[in-house]
Amino acid sequence: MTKVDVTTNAPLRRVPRQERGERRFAAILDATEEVIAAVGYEAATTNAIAAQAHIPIGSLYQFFPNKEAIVRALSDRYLADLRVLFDRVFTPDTFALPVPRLLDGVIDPLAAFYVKHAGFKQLFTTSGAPPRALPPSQNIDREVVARVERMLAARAPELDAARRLLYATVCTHIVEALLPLMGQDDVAAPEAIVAEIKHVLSAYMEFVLGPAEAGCA
Amino acid sequence: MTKVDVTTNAPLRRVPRQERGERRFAAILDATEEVIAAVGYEAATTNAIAAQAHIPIGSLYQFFPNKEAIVRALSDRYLADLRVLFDRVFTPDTFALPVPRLLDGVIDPLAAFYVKHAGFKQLFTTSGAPPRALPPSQNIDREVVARVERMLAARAPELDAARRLLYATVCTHIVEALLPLMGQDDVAAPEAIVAEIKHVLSAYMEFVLGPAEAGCA
Amino acid sequence: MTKVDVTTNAPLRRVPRQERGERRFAAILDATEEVIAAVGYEAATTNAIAAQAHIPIGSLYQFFPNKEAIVRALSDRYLADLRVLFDRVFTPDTFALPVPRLLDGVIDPLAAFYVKHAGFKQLFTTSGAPPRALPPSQNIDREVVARVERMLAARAPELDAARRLLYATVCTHIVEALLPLMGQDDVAAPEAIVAEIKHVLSAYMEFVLGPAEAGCA
Amino acid sequence: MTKVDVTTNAPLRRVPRQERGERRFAAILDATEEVIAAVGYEAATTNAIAAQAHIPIGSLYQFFPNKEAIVRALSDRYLADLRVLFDRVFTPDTFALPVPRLLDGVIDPLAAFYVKHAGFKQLFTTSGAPPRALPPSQNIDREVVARVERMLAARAPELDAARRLLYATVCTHIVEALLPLMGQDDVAAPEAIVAEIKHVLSAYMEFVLGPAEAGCA
DNA sequence: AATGAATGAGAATTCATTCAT
DNA sequence: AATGAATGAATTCTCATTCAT
Repeated sequence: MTKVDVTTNAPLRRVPRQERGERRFAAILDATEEVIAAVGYEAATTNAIAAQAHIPIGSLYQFFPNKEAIVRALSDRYLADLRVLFDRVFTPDTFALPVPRLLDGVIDPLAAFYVKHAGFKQLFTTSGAPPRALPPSQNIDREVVARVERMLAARAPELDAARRLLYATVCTHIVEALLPLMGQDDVAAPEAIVAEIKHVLSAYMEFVLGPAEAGCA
Repeated sequence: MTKVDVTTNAPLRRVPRQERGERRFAAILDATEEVIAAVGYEAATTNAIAAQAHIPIGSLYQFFPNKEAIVRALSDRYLADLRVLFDRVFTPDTFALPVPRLLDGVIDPLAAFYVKHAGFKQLFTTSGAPPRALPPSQNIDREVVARVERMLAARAPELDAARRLLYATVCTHIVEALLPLMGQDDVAAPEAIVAEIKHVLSAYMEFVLGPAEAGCA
Repeated sequence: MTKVDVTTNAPLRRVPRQERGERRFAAILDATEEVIAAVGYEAATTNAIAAQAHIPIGSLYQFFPNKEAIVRALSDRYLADLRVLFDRVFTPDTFALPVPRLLDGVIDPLAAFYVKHAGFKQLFTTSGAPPRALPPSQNIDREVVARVERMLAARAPELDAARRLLYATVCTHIVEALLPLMGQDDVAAPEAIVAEIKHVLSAYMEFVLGPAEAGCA
Repeated sequence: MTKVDVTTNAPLRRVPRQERGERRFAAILDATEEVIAAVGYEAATTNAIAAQAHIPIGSLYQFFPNKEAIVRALSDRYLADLRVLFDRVFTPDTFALPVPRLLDGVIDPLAAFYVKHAGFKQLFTTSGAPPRALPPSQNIDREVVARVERMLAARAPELDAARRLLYATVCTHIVEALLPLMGQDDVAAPEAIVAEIKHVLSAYMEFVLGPAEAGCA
């Protein structure tokens, strides 16, 4: 809550080259994930993160200029992981699959990723999140949206860019909104949630691509 | 010899009866709405709320025992407004309408409400919100889900309770997730967003209720 | 905690003449007694006192300029009550009684008074009480000391004033210190405490007055 | 994957190991002693304590989680000091001494301790203290009572536990109540007070132990 | 005179960030 | 480079007292 220092705005202070630096860097992000998952972004203190990472607070600030940068870095790591995931899932081959198969290929690993990474849900959200506090999530959304756009471009070349963006954004937000239901077992079992996400997207894709192309027949 | 009261845990400290009190009470909620919309729940300070409402901080605490109570009261006001809205929209008559007409009747006023109330999006969200911080929003979701459940019960009596809950929850979360897109004009015009919400729900309803009942033909 | 107003330092703002005023005045002191007994002097808020007295806070401040004055008035009332008690107990006749009888006559009604008035113990104490906060108790002590001095003067005229003051003060503080034990039932039953107070004073009086005069034989 | 720690309720936040920390820790307790002696427990603000200790408020809270803990620590320090004092004074040898000698050995160092430690009187008191506010003092009383009990057990083995507790408590409260008189020089010189404490206890012991055992002859 | 809503200084406590060692 | 004690602005909430009605 102290005044923000304007001189240090680089996202990262030091790019870790040594092996120990690498390990510490990752440890900080792991710790951030856990702390954020446990108490939320605002309540996550840098001291708690450092403690969780078993490193001194001073060292933490040798890697990151401030709290926001830490979260941004975590966000970036999620992004990188997601890219790998998508690179495996969104190939020219999969683009040609019938929609239900495509959805299986995308949603299942995404749900697994979501479940595995406790802090992900806190960051993979645009909805009602504090607008000033953490802008980083945007990136993740954007990346996902971009991938979906590319998929749509492959399957429906006649779609203009504006509609592609709209459809892709809608799909992404739907997934974002429904994945958290997996945690609330008063609604349904996780598998049922995953199935329902596919149902929604499948139905929506049928509308977007037309019945034939959607391959439901 | 009456017992000395030490425990004052009521949600409200003073129920405003005079006209001025009434106005102040509303002013506090209006201010809360604006501040929360601007900086989010956690970063919204009680002093900022008081300043925004043009009242001294002490007066604020004459109405509310603590910050959480303020937000809960705002949440309750949203809830009351929403109930009025739903009572007008969800009648036995509208239940019988074809799905697209029903969606027009529900989504349009909801979108208008959403646009009008800046703080609504911060509270109408379960997604990735901080787990410890603010429970109050839950109510709003619950209320909406309950209404949708009732609608489903009317249209598809053969549906068991579990599926009804699941479907209603999914619909609610979809709307929650897509309404915020109205604010991001880099994606699409607000009307296009509203239209798309209806498309998604329409398609999903067709899946849920079956093509005939969905009335798309 | 607001700045102290220097213009209003009269102990009482209005001497109540009307009947209702009398009643309210007493009600405030009764309420003060209860609140102080329940939460202590510092934690006793003027609003709590007014509420307990069933009068508006504004009216309370029509009688008393500030919180301290209220407590002082309560202290004065105790003092007046004690004077009545002592006037009945300390007569030329009782002065002549053997010490044990004299002690019965004094300590028993004092203990009864102590038990009856919940707030008394908070005020009848010099020991470790907050020195700045409430000076009022002094008066009570002083009064008691003065009575005991007079008694000593009657029984041991040869005692010089300084020793009289010392002995009387010691006796008073002993009683002050032991009366609170009546409330702690982990030590002994109230009657046992009262008996022990008499034992201590009796033994001390024998030392002070000499065995013969103390009348233990 | 270690659990995130949220509960930190230890009495101390950081046990000072470095010499400087040690000094600061002591400085805080010294400051607390002075502030409490000046204004009492309730009116003693943490900021005043920090100022008195010439340290920033944040540093104070690095050692102690809250105000109560500070006072408890001070109380503990008194307790530790008192234990040393008693260990020196209450030995099998002293237990065998005639009462007046025993009292010299106990009361003199206790009075010196009392005079030296300004805040002691605020904490070494059960009397009429605020019931909710500060429990910590209890310990000190208890410790003293326990020591006196042990002494009584040694001198009068035939005494049952209940009476031992009663007598010891009475003695302790008498000393507690009379030591503060040393500060009020309108009553008597400090030495005279100390002498009078011994007189009272001596007389009481004669009653408790019987004339022979009390060793007054 | 009576009322009770209004006021704001002040209290306890936190935590992002720095910097002396 | 590494450490972790140090810092103090900022936050939430209280309550004695006033004063407009």
